[in-house]
Amino acid sequence: MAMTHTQSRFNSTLTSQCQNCSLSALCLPIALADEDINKLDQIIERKKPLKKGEFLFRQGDTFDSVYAVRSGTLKTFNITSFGEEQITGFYCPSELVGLSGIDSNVYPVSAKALETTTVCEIPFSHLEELSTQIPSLRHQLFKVMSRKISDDQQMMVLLGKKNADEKVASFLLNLSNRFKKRGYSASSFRLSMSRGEIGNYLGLAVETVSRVITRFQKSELVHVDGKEIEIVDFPEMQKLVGVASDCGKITQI
Amino acid sequence: MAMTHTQSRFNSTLTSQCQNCSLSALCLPIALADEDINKLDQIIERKKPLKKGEFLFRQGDTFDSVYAVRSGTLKTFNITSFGEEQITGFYCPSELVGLSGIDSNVYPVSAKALETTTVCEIPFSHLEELSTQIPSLRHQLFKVMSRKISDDQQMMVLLGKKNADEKVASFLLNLSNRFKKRGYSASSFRLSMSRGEIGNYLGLAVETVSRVITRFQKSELVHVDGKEIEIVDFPEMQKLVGVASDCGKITQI
DNA sequence: AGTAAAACTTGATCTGTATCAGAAAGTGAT
DNA sequence: ATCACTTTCTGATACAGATCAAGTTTTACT
Repeated sequence: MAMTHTQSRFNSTLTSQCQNCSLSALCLPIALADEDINKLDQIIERKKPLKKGEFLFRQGDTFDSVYAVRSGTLKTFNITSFGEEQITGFYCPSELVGLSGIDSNVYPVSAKALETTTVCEIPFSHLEELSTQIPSLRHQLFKVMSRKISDDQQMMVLLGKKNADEKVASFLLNLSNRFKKRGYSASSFRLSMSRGEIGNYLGLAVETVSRVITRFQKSELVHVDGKEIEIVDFPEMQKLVGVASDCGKITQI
Repeated sequence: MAMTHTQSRFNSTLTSQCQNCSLSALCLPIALADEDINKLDQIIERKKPLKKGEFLFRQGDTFDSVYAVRSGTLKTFNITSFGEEQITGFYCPSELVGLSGIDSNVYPVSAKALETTTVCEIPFSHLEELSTQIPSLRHQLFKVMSRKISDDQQMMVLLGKKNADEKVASFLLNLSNRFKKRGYSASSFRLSMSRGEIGNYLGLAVETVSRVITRFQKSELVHVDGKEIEIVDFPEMQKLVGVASDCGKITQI
């Protein structure tokens, strides 16, 4: 039956291992010895896929795990004092979500799937315990958190100092870099988030995002077809952003 | 001789210990057993004071230590692609500077003293090593980094969604909270940064900061005298910011 | 496939904040 | 104390991007 078939596909996902995971070179297992990867593997739970719009966790939920995205995309967001949503990040495969919950034992943001998304759940207490036994894992964790801090600071620069063109160009190049790092095309990809979500994230109105993208299209910087985007003129885009010093280092705008 | 005298004062500072430090309840030693505090104490170097304008480290320097501020204030900033400074944070006593350097082994920002400032240097490799032996220290470190991540995300909300009044009010209440936590007055304090630096940090022009503060003064929200500031009408200020949901949790805007 | 809702685009107008300009008040060095 | 320099304040003007208003396309559900 179809049901059973689907179920079995899920199971195969659920039983997959860090060793076989194509993301292991980017995710936590970096530089772990085989036996260490095994230990890590044992504490990780593969969860069944989230459908578009489903929550991974909600602002205020008790924190107990961080999650590595396996496929799909997530956004994290805050609900501000007057009920508006403020997106604080988008998460691609191999990226870790939920680190901001460690401090207060409560997630300070909500995480929601932008498309069908699978994640590996990593119970934090186990991860912490394991990091005692595996120094390189501990170091890796510190690095991931440190990276997040410097990325967020780059984002603060973007929000505080850049104009609409620069914001959108930075955003697109940043996505491009992240795709490239995962072995996908750096020039052609699909935006899993809406124009509205891009605007929300960048501190711009939807209309502005739309206009900027149209303008980029007209000046042959990019080709756009709905959510499909192709970056045509990298040099010019990089010039807009302020080139090397910025976009190279940012993993996540 | 004056020289000798000064020198000896420095020495007394340099030999002070975590146990006697009034900041230990806020800094890393939180919840450490006495013997553990001793271990931590041994890896920490008290440095001689930085004068106003001196650098603690520069963007691009090799990372090897994080620093706890003992007295005074620091700012961290980036130099953007076209040479302008973008301030990414202000650091008060007990706060940890330099965590963003762990990832790349290079500080991605510069840190400069806003006034005479003393810091404790904590060589990171030692700290990491020590965190293996002391689980509560390791946990504390994760918490500090996690807190920084969620604080930075609040800052992103501020930069992306708030208007000038809300930004300045958030900034002042945030400082107020940080002073309060350290046992100083929550209502009266001295701004160690210039209007220009506040504006830079908040994504506003100097003139706007000045105007907003003047307006706050006229509507009796605050009393200002140069760098001295007194928050008079907390409820109204909190209303501006969006009250509870925001300012309570933010340690560092 | 058909329809309702959501997302996107484009144009016209409005507005908050930047920018420009100059005066006033502080600050530091000689 | 004086001078040069920096910071702060205040006013006038300009403009990037928000908001408002439609129209069009895409998406999702039955």
